[in-house]
Amino acid sequence: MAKTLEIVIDRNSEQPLYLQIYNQITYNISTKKLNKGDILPSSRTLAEVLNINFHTVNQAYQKLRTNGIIVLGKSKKYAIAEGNNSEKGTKLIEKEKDMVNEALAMGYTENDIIESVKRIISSIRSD
Amino acid sequence: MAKTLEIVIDRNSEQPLYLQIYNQITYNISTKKLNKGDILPSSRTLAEVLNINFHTVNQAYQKLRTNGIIVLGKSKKYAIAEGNNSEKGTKLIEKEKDMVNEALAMGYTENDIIESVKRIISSIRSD
DNA sequence: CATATGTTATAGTTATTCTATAATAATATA
DNA sequence: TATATTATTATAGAATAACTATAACATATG
Repeated sequence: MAKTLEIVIDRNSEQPLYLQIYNQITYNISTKKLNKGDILPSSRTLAEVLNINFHTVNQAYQKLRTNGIIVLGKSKKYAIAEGNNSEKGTKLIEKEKDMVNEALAMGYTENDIIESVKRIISSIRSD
Repeated sequence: MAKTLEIVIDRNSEQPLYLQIYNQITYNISTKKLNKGDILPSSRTLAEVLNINFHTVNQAYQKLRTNGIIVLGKSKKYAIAEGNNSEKGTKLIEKEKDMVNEALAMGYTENDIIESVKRIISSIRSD
C-alpha cells in the first residue's frame, strides 16, 4: 500500500487543510517520492493518520482527481495518474498570472522571476 | 486623482473580492497602467465605484501595503511604492513552490513551466 | 459473508469573508 | 477657523467556506 507518504498539516496555517494536503501530494509527486501508478492511502486511513476528518482528505483527493493528477482504479483506490494532463491547466495559468503580476508589482524584474522559478525547480529536483 | 483604475469584480468568482482587487491592482502596476507615485482612490471611493463595502477594499489595500506594493503618504493617501521590495517575498516564494509542484504533478516538464512563465511575462508586457 | 473502499447525504460547528454603522484622529481645503 | 476627506478602529451581523460527525449505500476484495 502507498509509499510512506510524508504529509504534515499545520492547523495554524492560513492555508486550508485540504489545500495543504493537495500541495504536499503534488510535492511528493514532483520529488518522485510518489510515482506513476502508486496507490494513495484511503481517505479514511489518511484522515486517521493526520487526525482530521475523512471528508477533508476527500476534498483534497477530489481536487487532485479534477486536475488529472490522480485516477480512481476499478479497485476503488486512487493512484498517481500515468498520463500527461497538460490540457487541464487553465486555472494553473491564472495562478501563474497572479503570481507574476504580484512579483512585478513587488519590484522583481522579469529576470528575477525566471531565475526564481528556475531556482525553485532545481531545489525541488534535489529533494 | 488616481489614473482611471480598471477593476472588474466578479461576484461569482471563487476568489474573494479583496483578492480580486489585490490581484488587479498588481496587474495594473505590472502593465504600467499604474506607475510609481500614482495615487490610489480612497477606499470609500473605490468601494462606491465597485459597489462593495469599503472594508473589503481596505483589506486589499492592507495586503498591498504589507507587501510593500503601496505606501501611505502623510497626505493620508495611498500611492504606488517607489522602491524595490524584493525582500518581502517569502510568501511569494511559497506560492511559487506550490505552483511549480502542481505543474510538475500535472505532467509539465521543467521547460514547460519556464516557457509558460516567460510567455505570461511577455503577454503582460504587451498589455 | 465480512471488510474496506469511494460516494452521497444530512447536520452542525467554526472560521473567513463581506456588509453595515459609528466614531476618532489627522490632513486638506474653502 | 470650519468643513470635508481621509485612514483607522471598533462592533455587530449576515453570508459563505471549511471542517467535523454520523450514517447509509454500492462495489470490490479477501
